[in-house]
This record gives sequence, structure tokens and C-alpha cells, in this order.
Amino acid sequence: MPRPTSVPVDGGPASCFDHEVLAAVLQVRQAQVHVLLWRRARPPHAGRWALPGGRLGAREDLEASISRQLAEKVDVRDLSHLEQLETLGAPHRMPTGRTLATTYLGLVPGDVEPAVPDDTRWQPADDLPRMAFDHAAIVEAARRRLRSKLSYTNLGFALAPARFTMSELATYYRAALGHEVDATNLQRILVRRQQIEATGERIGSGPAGGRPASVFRFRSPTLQVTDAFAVLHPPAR
Amino acid sequence: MPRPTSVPVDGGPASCFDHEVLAAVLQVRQAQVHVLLWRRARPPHAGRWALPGGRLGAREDLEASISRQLAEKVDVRDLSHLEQLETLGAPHRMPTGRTLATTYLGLVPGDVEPAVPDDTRWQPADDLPRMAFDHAAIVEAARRRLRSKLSYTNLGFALAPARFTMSELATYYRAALGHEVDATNLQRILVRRQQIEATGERIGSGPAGGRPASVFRFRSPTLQVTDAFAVLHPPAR
DNA sequence: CGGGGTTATCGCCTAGTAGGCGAAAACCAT
DNA sequence: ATGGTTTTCGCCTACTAGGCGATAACCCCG
Repeated sequence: MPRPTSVPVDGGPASCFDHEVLAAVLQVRQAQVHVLLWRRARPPHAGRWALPGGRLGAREDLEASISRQLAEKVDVRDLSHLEQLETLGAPHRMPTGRTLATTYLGLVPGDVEPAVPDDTRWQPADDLPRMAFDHAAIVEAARRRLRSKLSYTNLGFALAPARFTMSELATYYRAALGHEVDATNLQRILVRRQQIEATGERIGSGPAGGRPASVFRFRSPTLQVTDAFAVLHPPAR
Repeated sequence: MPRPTSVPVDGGPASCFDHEVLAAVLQVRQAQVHVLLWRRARPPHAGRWALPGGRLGAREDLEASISRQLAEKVDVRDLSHLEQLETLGAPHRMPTGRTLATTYLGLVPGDVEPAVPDDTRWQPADDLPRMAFDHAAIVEAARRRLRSKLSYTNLGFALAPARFTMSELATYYRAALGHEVDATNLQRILVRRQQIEATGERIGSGPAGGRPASVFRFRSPTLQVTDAFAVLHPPAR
């Protein structure tokens, strides 16, 4: 049992903490998961790449804060999904003095191109540069969360454009999951789970020809869990 | 997009925040989920029931802090599981001034009886009293987390005693999941997933007679996810 | 010591889901 | 028309959850 320091039992002398919010904003670009990084201009860790975010405002809600900072600093306003990840509290996670960090996973659909500033870029998540502080671990946590939620929720809606063919959708899933995904199988699964539906449209195939593909869309633009996989089901469903 | 207040863009004037850690410690007692509550002696919300926890220490890690406070304040030292839940940051979640809270789920095996102080008691989670601040919502979040993790991990090890019969284990699952659980089916599922194994012992049944039950145990005392339920499997497993 | 009550366990069945793969469909280009 | 390409359909297998009756293994009591 660590007892690092003498601490007031209750209502003792107030101590307060710097608090920042950070987001790993992920997007699938060219069949690869990318993360939005921001190059630090000033020390500490000047020149290293960091996640966008910053100090929590004095009267600001956590989620409002990260939304604001993404809009202000990296001009990202059209997140399709935003959810809280872990709060990091290791005392020396930053050399500048103790700072708690509440981290977020943000997702951007594959067909939008936010205009990002000069000191900002989309980096392949499989090939991270030297990162500031503990930000590399946050990216990994965000990818894990995305991977698992793709399996038991409809979170694909946040990765894909509003309308898509099954081949395109399989590309997004392939990138995010990190393994082969069969478009036929994916279609059966998502239709059975009532996550996607055909729009009735067909879209011409590429220059190489081929049968034109049906266009699908997600039924719901908000997160829903697939309850068929609660696995210890209530009886008599 | 909420822009509640003017906030320094970066490296502006430091603002810092009170930070507390809170835990919903759950235990199945007499076939019901109970939560450890602590009666507030002082205002605000004097007399209401609250979750154990308190201020984060100046040099203390978050998880170390909640462990310490549980040990010091309510004498709970033998948690079988502890994991972080959400961090709450609503500006007015407490009337005493802004305080962020990082919340935890703690579990205690069903066969231990921690000696809790006078101002502390185990309360059935289905029948919460008037709670302080937003603590009722934290209890609900903890119960939801427990329910879902029972389905796709081996978290049952943290609910049950080290050794148990399948009837006993079904009681724990029944209470935590909130619906009927068949002992036969539960045994097949957990054996197939290699979460539990028979010890070879048999234990005499109750005063009413009946066939003596086999004694089982969990194979691992640490959290492991059941990967068979990733649901969008990699091919050729 | 044999029979009835009780509880646990086994075995067989059904239903539902994931995944593989070949055949057919529907397009383009030549 | 013919061949190349991509999508889509249909059928198959494998695996998991869940229901339920039959059997096993004990207790108690007469």
C-alpha cells in the first residue's frame, strides 16, 4: 500500500491540481488509421509531437473543453464521435509540474478533410514519431477502444461517410481492426444486427468496370450497443 | 458549441482545480448487490449518504489515493478488483465550489466481511437512500460496468469466494446481472471459456440433503477478456 | 434398509451467429 | 460478343448459448 505523503484526512488544507484535456482524434485515410498531431513549439519537449488539447477552463465542462480546444487550435469541428477515455494522474507524467489529464477518443468520418493549421498533421497511427510526455500511450488506448467498440456497437457510423458501399466500409473496418475483413461477411453481420440498410441506390464501379455496388447507410448516427452479445442472456428472450 | 468563459489560449494564467477520488465498492450479500456508503457528518448535504473517497493527495497517484482512502476511512483493504470509471467535471456538481471527481469501481468477494466503522454501512444497491451530490449516478455507472464486464471477461473471480459451487456462483451472477441465471448453463459457458475449473473436491449439501456439489475455482485472479467474443474475428483462427 | 425428497450433473436437443467459398450477376473495355 | 472485374447471392460448416428431461448422489425418516 503506497502512502506517498502525509495527506489531510478530510477538509484539510486545500490542494489543487493543474488539469488538461487531450484528444486522440482518429480518421481512416487511405486505408490506414491516422491520428491528428500537433507539433510543440516550446519546451518542454519542443519539437516533439503532441496530442491536441490544453488546460481546462475555470468554469468549463470537460467535454466542452476538449471540443472547444479542437475547434480553436486545430480547426476540427465535425467530430462524428467523442468519448472519454482514462484520466491519467501519475505525479510525474509531465516534467513541468503535476498535471492531471483527462483523455478523449475523437473520430472523424473518412470523407471529410478538416483544414488543419501548419503545425498540425495527420500521422499514420502505426508509425508514430517521437511523442511528447505520455501521449503515445494515449493513442494506443484510443485505438484499443475503437477496436473493441467496433465489435459490439454500431460505432462504424463514426468512421464511414454517410453513404458507402460495402467494399468501402470493409476498408474502414480493416484499417481500424488491423486484420482482414470480408465485405460479404461484414454486410451479413451488420444487416442482421440492423445497424445498416441499403438505400436502394447503386453506384457505378471504378474505371476497371465490375458490377455496380449497392449504397448503404447506418440506421442510427448515435452509439448503440449490440445487446445480442451480452452473452449471459436473460432467459426466454 | 459552448464557449462558457474566456480561457487563456495556452500557457496563460494558471488555474487549478480541486480533485477528489470516489469509489463505488460493490459486494453481493444475501443474493443482492450492496454498495458501501458513508454518512456525511458535516454540511453540505449533512446526513445524506455518500461514496467513500476524498481529496487527492498532492503527490499521490489516482489509484493509490482511492486505495488509501478506502483503507483509512472505511477499513476496506481486500478489494478483489479496482478499476477507473468516468471522471466527472460538471462545474456545479458540488455546491462548495468546483471539484473534479475521478470515480472507481471496487469489488469485494462475497465471503469476506470487512469491519466497517459506525458511520459506514452496506446498502442494497436497488434501494439507495437520498445520496449526496451526484453519487447515485456513480453507483449506477458502477453497476452497469460490472454487468457488462461479467459478460465478456472473467470478472466473476472478483465477486465470488476463492472456492465455490456452481449454485453459489449462479447466485452471485444472478444478483449482479439482475436476471435469472441457470447454474448448468453457467457452468458450461465458464468451463468452455476456460475461466473456471473443478478442484476435485465435493462439498456436502445443506440440511435438506441433495447430491453433494463439486467445488470450482477461477483459473486466473486477474482480469482477462474473452476474445472469442470480439465478434468481428480475424479470419482463420 | 428401503423409499421419498432434494440437489447436482449429464446428455441431447434447438436456435442463433460467424465465417468460408464457389457460382452467378452486372458492369466496363476492347 | 468476349474477357476482365467487382459485387452479390446462396449454401455450407463450425461454434456458442440456452432449454429441459433423465440420471446420479446425497439426506432423512420410518
